[in-house]
Amino acid sequence: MDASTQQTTPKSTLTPPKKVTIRDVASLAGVSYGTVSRYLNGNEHVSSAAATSIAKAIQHSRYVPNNAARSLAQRKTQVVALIIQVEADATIAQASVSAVMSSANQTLGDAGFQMVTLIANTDQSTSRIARLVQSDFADGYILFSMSNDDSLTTVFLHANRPVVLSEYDEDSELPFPAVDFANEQGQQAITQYLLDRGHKRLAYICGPGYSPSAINRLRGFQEAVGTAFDPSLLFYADDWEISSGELAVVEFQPYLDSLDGVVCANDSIAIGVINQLGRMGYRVPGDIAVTGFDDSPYAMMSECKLTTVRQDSSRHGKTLAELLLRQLAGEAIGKQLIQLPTELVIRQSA
Amino acid sequence: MDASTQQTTPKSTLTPPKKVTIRDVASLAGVSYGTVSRYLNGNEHVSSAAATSIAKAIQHSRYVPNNAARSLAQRKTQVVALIIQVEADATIAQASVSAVMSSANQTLGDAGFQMVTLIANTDQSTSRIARLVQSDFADGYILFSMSNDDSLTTVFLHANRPVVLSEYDEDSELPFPAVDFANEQGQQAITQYLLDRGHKRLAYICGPGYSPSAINRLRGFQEAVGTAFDPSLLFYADDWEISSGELAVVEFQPYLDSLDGVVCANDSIAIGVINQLGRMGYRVPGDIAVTGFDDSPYAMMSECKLTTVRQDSSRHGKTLAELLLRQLAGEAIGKQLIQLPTELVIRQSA
DNA sequence: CTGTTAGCGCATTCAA
DNA sequence: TTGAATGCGCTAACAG
Repeated sequence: MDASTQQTTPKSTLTPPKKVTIRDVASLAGVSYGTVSRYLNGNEHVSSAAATSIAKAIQHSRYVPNNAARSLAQRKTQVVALIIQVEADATIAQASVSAVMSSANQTLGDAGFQMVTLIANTDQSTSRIARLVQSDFADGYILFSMSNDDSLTTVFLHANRPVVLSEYDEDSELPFPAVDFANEQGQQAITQYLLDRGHKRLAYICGPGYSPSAINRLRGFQEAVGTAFDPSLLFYADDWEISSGELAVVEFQPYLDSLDGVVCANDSIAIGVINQLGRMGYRVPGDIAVTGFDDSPYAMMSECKLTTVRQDSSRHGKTLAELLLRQLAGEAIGKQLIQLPTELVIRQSA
Repeated sequence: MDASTQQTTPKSTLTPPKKVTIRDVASLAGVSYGTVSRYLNGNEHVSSAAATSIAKAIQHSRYVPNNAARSLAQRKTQVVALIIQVEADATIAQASVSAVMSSANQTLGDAGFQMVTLIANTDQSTSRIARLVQSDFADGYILFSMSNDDSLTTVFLHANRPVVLSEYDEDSELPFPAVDFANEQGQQAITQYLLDRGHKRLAYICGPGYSPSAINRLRGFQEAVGTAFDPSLLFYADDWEISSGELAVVEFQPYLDSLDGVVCANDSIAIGVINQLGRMGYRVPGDIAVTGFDDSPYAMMSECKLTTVRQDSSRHGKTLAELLLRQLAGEAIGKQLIQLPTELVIRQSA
């Protein structure tokens, strides 16, 4: 439209043109840059005359405060990092992860914080993140499915910044609050459902041992079956994926004829179990009932819709964010658990 | 071990204890802080004597350079932002997204950059991110599935920072390079496959119109069917989700009996189509063949395994990262396309 | 209400 | 090789 559109001088990407600073705005507005700073930060001691001329100057000069400088001066970044620890890439793709990302982002954004998510999946990325944390990269941290013995967790002990955990581990020494689902009760409830329907001999496929959720769910299963618990019908998966379910069924092969139910630590594993069971000639739920956990999109997608335990991941993310915000606001919150409910969802697989 | 371990003064989370700075290290090491800075930045003009004493001092004091200060001084952040634009939360959960996140993170990390991912899904988050970009939040940006007419994209025009796009739009005016799959060829190939197998009357379900990939795939379909293209058998979905596939089939109801194939813009839509077709009494592929696109995990999960087009999302992420790194290294790269191959995967649905 | 001043923690000249 | 000085862009405390 106007001549200023000509700024399309594509030079080198390396030499950014002189950025407009707070002083430019000040001189343009005819005030000192201290006043501009006050205006920017909502300080009330700014005359409306100054305010309007500053506003005009800002608009005219396309001024935007520099992030690093602001962070340095006030020693806070207005950034919250969501750190997600993944073994397999597939983990990030879980619906629960994206729901948490999205809802936490929403809640934090409303409060004026920018959420950034970092992936910790290798030694290198982990140590890079550790260094970032120590260099005050963010004002607070949400640790998603972080194993407690991780080298990263110890960093937060010294970081002196608010932290919230997405999983609750009774045995953990970490002094941080957690928001977690009623994994134990959920797993117990669905197991009890199977027992009530007459299933007697149940196998359990546990999630990876480093996961508190996996442990808590196993606990729920054990409570439900009580003394009938048979260690030879317990399989520890290495991850939460479909292939682990398939593998588990192969392991259970000698016992398969005597089984009438397989309780799985999550939906993906359950899908794998159903698939493999099918290949080996067993029918679900006719021969063997199978249950999942999570009520992920997968639950509706298998040939046999999953009977599973639902958890509200959006609420998880929102609650995590809120808990962090409270700390960011100055509230001191130590190790404690906010427990979110789970709900039995009965479909076809059991 | 020593008395300094007593720093466990848990006070308030708001008053971080005096951080150890470069000066502390300097005085501890008995040199000036300029020397410490040089040491830190790998400057060769540091005597080995100074170096060792500085190293010791750093270790002893647990010193970690402050991020904001460093960024301010050298005017770069060593951060790359992956900005993903999502309509629905489910979009983040796509395997392709997580694969890109992970592989780009890996590649950038190896090069010394920290990748952070930002979610742009609301007006508010979008404008917050826009402000960040203008405030030099990151050194470079990967724009994932960003619509071209978005208010955000214009921000990058003025940002003067390297940008890469995850989708190629011929008509776009954006001067940024893109890495994209051979969407057009892929869709054409799978359509041709249907035609070769004797399917004559094909419907097409297009992805959302704001997506260049959706447009490119549609184009591939049209090329394959040529003059046989029937606009009444074209459905524009609002998103990439299962429900859109179901909806499309309902829309096609009057024509269903005359159809013998439905080509879908992605796997999720195809799943929805298969589901809905089943409910309405049609058999896949017996009555109507259905094809997907992406070869996502879903492709293997439906009752009828999907015949689809595979794309390597890890490679996508890696290539995006590499392209950005080249720019970060000073290379000037304008609007251009790096095209990644796609591959026909034949299973059961067609 | 506003201008001035002094840092925030670090990189980078310039001398020495 | 190293110390000292200056500045990155902004906030905040202090006068006025």
